[in-house]
Amino acid sequence: MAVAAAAQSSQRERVEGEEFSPRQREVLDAVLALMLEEGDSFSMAAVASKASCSKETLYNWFGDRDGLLAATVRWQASKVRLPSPERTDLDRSSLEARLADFAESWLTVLTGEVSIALNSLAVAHAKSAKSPLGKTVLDNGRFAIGRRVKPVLEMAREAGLISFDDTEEAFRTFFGLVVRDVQIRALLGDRPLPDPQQIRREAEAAARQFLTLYGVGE
Amino acid sequence: MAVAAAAQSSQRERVEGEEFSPRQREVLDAVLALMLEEGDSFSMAAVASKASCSKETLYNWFGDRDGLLAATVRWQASKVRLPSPERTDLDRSSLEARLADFAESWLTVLTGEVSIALNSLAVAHAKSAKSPLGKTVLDNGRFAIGRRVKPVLEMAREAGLISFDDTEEAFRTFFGLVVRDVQIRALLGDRPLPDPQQIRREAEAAARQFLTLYGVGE
DNA sequence: GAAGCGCCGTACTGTACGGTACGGTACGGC
DNA sequence: GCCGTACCGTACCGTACAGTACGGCGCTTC
Repeated sequence: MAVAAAAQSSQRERVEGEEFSPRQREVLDAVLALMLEEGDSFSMAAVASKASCSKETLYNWFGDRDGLLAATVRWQASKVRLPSPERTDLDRSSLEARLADFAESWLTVLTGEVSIALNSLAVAHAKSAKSPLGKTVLDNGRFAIGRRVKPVLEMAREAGLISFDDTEEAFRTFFGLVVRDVQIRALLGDRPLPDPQQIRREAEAAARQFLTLYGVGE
Repeated sequence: MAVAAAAQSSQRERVEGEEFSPRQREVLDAVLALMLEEGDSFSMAAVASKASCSKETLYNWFGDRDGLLAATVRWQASKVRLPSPERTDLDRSSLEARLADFAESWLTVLTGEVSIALNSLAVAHAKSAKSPLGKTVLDNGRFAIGRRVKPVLEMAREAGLISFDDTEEAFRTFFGLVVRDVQIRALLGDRPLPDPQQIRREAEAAARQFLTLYGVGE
């Protein structure tokens, strides 16, 4: 509602279809930076100071603190672009490579500081439920990757490479094989995080295991 | 330190080896109840009121709010007793049953409101790091179940039922097959949670899949 | 039965922070 | 040149809450 009002009032500087004006994005990036430093405990005053804007502007644009947080989550989500799976011919090894790439990029996102900070924040606010932060994070995380992977799984099934009844269930198993205990450990502060080589190895292992479970014939 | 002081001062009413006196446990249970209702946002005054004790006592016993939270986590951890795996002869089907039981009890714990509340709290406090809440939760969650399952895996390997090089890696895969997206969705507020039948089905599937990946011969 | 102690209840303090108000400036439209 | 608008900076308000202080009370000990 406050954001909607802003959508009218500063439309001159907004490209059609973009949710936030350039200045607003600067502010949201400042919020992101503060979140990385302090988690959930930064104040509105700190945001205003870091972004060189007034608190009044923050409240005009985003309504209240929850609105600012929600906008920040959406802004970050809009920045993450998962590779879109182009439709190609699949054989067993290209399928495995494709799945490993998904797994690798997903693990890389998961273990990024921004993702960890955002997920922590959303978890912390899931209880108060006043704002659907958790839902937004889920939509742009777990469910977004699902929307990418499932078509590949179904293509592979049509190509006779793998077999399953329920795409959702197959994807959830893939998810489990990929993520394992990485995300919960990261969220609970366990360090160090896996490095890129480790991630690559785990991603390839996950793809291989998934094909062992669901692959058809040899 | 404050807790250590309490350990002297009220040792008369404490059974040897117990960390908390009965009265302290009542207080900690009150904290747990408040956490289920309000997440992290309850006040010390609310705790004192709910537990019918004075704030001064809370501070004497637990030092500060973080100390109270840490004590609560430890208290809850001490209540959870995972079934200890007695050493028995294993064949393929009894191994699968054993793994399914582990998976079932673990999923049941994970999806419990207490576990969700505690994990949320620990995630929220992982950043501030002033108290090792995340570490405690990890030790009594992810790592505790690992300590239970790994001996079973190694027994099964000795019995020639399964094969793997690295027990830790094998367990992490088992963990992934069991938990999949359940925990992260629960923490982010996704509802409904899986019901017991659903959990049982998923647990059995996870055990079966694990044996497909690691089982030897037929 | 007096002294000491642990605890309850409550009043109090300091402060941090969410949210508001307002004066001042830059700028675009007329 | 004047007006309206959007924004900055800052001062301000109310409140909630962590942490402290203190009086009173029951219980244990000698």
